[in-house]
Formats: sequence, structure tokens, C-alpha cells
Amino acid sequence: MTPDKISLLIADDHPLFRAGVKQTIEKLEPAEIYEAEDGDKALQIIREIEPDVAVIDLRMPGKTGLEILSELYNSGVTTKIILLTMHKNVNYFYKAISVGAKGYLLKETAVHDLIEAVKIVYHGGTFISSRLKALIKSEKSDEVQNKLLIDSVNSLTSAERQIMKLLSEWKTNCEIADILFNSTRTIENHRANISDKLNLHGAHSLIQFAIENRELF
Amino acid sequence: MTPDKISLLIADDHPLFRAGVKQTIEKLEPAEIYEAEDGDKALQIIREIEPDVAVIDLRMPGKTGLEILSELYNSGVTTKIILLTMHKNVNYFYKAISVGAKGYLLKETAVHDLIEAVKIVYHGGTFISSRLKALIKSEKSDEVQNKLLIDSVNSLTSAERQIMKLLSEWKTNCEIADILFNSTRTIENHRANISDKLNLHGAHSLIQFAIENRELF
DNA sequence: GTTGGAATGAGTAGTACTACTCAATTTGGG
DNA sequence: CCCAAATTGAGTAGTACTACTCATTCCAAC
Repeated sequence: MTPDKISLLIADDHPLFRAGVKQTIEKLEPAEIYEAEDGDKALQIIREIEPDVAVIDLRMPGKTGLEILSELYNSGVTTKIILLTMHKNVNYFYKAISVGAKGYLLKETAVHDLIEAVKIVYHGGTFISSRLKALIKSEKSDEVQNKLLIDSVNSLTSAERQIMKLLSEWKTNCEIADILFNSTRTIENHRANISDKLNLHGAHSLIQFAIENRELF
Repeated sequence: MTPDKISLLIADDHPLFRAGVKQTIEKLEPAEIYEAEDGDKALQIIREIEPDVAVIDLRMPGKTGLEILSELYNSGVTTKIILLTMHKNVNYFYKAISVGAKGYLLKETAVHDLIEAVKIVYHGGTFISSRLKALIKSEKSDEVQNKLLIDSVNSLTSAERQIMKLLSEWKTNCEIADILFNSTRTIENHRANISDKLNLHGAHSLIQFAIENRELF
């Protein structure tokens, strides 16, 4: 089917998982396979070798998959990137798409889907886990809502982003104020503005969002 | 080295990861390999087939690895169980050991370590990721402290456990009170007792512990 | 059949965060 | 240079949780 060997990067910090992906691909498709165990090495290999396709884990030591996508977006690199993650968080999916991901696969996905995704993306298409598609449709949060939510997250200022990062580490307002050399009142005001932008209300809704979506900040 | 084929169960909800483990073992060691994609199937296979060794993920749909260990503890089943998880949480490790795990491996572990662990455990020994051993030693929380902490967690009453479960789902005191048909004051008192047992103090320390150690409840 | 743990509930005081409004200063881009 | 956005800070009121103390009921084990 595919006349030439596909060159492929597998980036994941779990050696056993990389072995699974590698052997699955090799068994069914001739391919030149590169491996990376952290985000920095993955980025380096993509820039130096420009493989046809890269299958990248979202959460890795060093740079996350989303950070790699952001850095390569509009950089002229032709490598097509598929995110492969265990996170069913739809916000991560919308973020990935918004920074140029060509595919989004859940780790719970069947072996067959990975081959399919690599082929399709290699030929210029896009691939999304059917399980995730179902989630997007079924969930109470409808599609438009979530796209808007990602736009809101992207609209956060750097001070606001900083606070979300610290919140995702369970820091209190007091601690954040100390770290940023600000008054507690300032942090409180930033929090209020963030909650406003993200349409969050109630007790610990903001810290919950920060922790459940920490890769977005 | 090993005269007879080892029979081995691999339980993990990620097909690609199972493929990695399976092929890694098969390449280097003759083995009869079974697979399970969730906790219930894993438990069923262990009870029916009693494989020599079972490599089980901590977090799975259905029963978790820790729940499987608890159910099999003192049940007479001879299968030796190795937990294989990405969680570096030392509390999970101490809990696993306290319910009879023979090995505790991090997913970031080298391929070689898995083979080693299976062999050692098969022959009656125990195996712990060197990375985790390092963590246990280095961390500010010393070994004795953490063992005591697990004893404290195990000493929680059923009402207290229930509250920790609900807290790990970000429920507020108000919501928990409604769910359990209690007064908010009762929940507050239970929370105080739990914080006392676990030696937790300050703002959101209890909900943080509940979320970061949810598999313990 | 009493004793101790568990579960239930309350009083009171203090801290942390939310939910509004308002305002001064700083800074980057047209 | 100027304007809009970002950053910084505060007033006030209310809610959620912490940190103690204390009391009642229930149940199971000795």
C-alpha cells in the first residue's frame, strides 16, 4: 500500500509502552522508527530529522506534547503529529487541535487504530479516537461550549497563567502572594478575573479546574 | 535458567502497553501469557487459572490493583503479584506491600527490570523499582513516617473512608452531607477526626490528600 | 451488662476563599 | 504620545472550611 518506508518518532517516557508501539507498527508496516523518552529529545529529533509522523505522549518529563506542538506550530516543520494520551479530558483535545495536532488517540485505543491513524495522518488526513468523539458528543458540555472554553483559556494573561500553574500545585492565595511578591488582595482579584473568563463559580471550582487541566497552563 | 514455562497474567487497560510487556517477555523468556484489560477480568483469571505471576496496573477500570491484592490476600491463591504503575506515590507502595504485593515497578522502568522482577518474584523473592527505592530514601518523608501513615489510613472507619472517597471527587461538605443524609456539622467533625489521624493541618490539606491518594480509599 | 469505639450533632472562633464594586499605576503597540 | 489592556491594590459582605471543645446514641465485644 505505502510504497516508501514511513519515518516515525515515538515519544513516551515509558519504555514498555514504546516497545508496544514500535513492535505493533513494525509488524504491520515497514517503518523507520525513532524513539524519545522525554519532551526535549522529542523536539530535538523532530527538528533534526523531520520524520514523516510523530506519535507523542501528552504528559512527559521535559516538554509536554502540547508544548512541543505549540513550539512547532507555524515553524515550517512538516512532521505530522499525533498525540497519544490516557487523558480523556476534552479540553486537552481542543487545545491540541488548536495548535496543529493531526491526530488525537487515547491509550486505551485498540492496536489497529494506531496503525490506521499513522497511515491516515501520513497521507494528509486527521484521526481522532472514536471513544473521544463519543465523549465530545455525549457529554453535557457541548462542542461549541468547549471550543469557547479553550479560547478563554488561551486569552488568559501571563499573570493569570502563572497563578493557575501555582494553583495546580495546591498553593494557597497567601503562598502565591509571597512567591509573586504581591498582596493577597491582588491574587484574589486575579482569581476573580480568571473565574470570570472561564465562567467558574462556587467553592473550590477554580483550583479544581487548575488541577484537572494543568497541562493547559 | 528456568526449566518450565512461567505462566503470566498481564492486566492493564492500555492494549499498546500490554503488547509491549507481552513481546518483551516473550522475546527473552518462554512464557504462557494471559491478558486482562480491566480489574474484574484480572481477578477472574487469577482465581480460575492461578498463573505463577501477575503483572497488574494499579489504576484500571473495574477493580484497581490494590483492590485485587486486598481481595486475594490470605485467600490461599498462590499467584505472585507485581504492581506496575506510573504513580511515584510512596503511600501506594506501602499499601501494596501491606496487602501482599511481591513487586512494585514503575512504568518508567527499563525493559530489563521487568524481566528481572518476574524471574525474582517467580522464585519467591521480591522486587522494587530502584527509582522508587531512591524516592523512599531521599524524600523528606522518611520511611517510618510513611509506614505509620499507611497504618493510619488503614485505621480509618467506614464513614471516614466514605468521606475521603467523596472528597476525592471534589464534593463539598454540603454535598457530602446531602449524599449521606447527615448534618454538615457531622461531616465537619469526621473531617477533623481524619485530619487528626493523618496528622494533616491547614487550608485544603485534606482534600489534597484525598485526591492525591484516591486509590487508598 | 458494662465499656469503648463509632457515628451523630452542636458551640464558638478564626482563616481562606468567593463575589461583587472601585481605582491607581504600569506597559506595550499603533 | 496616547489608549487599551494588564497589573496592582482595597472595601465589604458572605460562604466554606479549620480547630478546638463538648454531648448523645448505638452497637459490638469482653
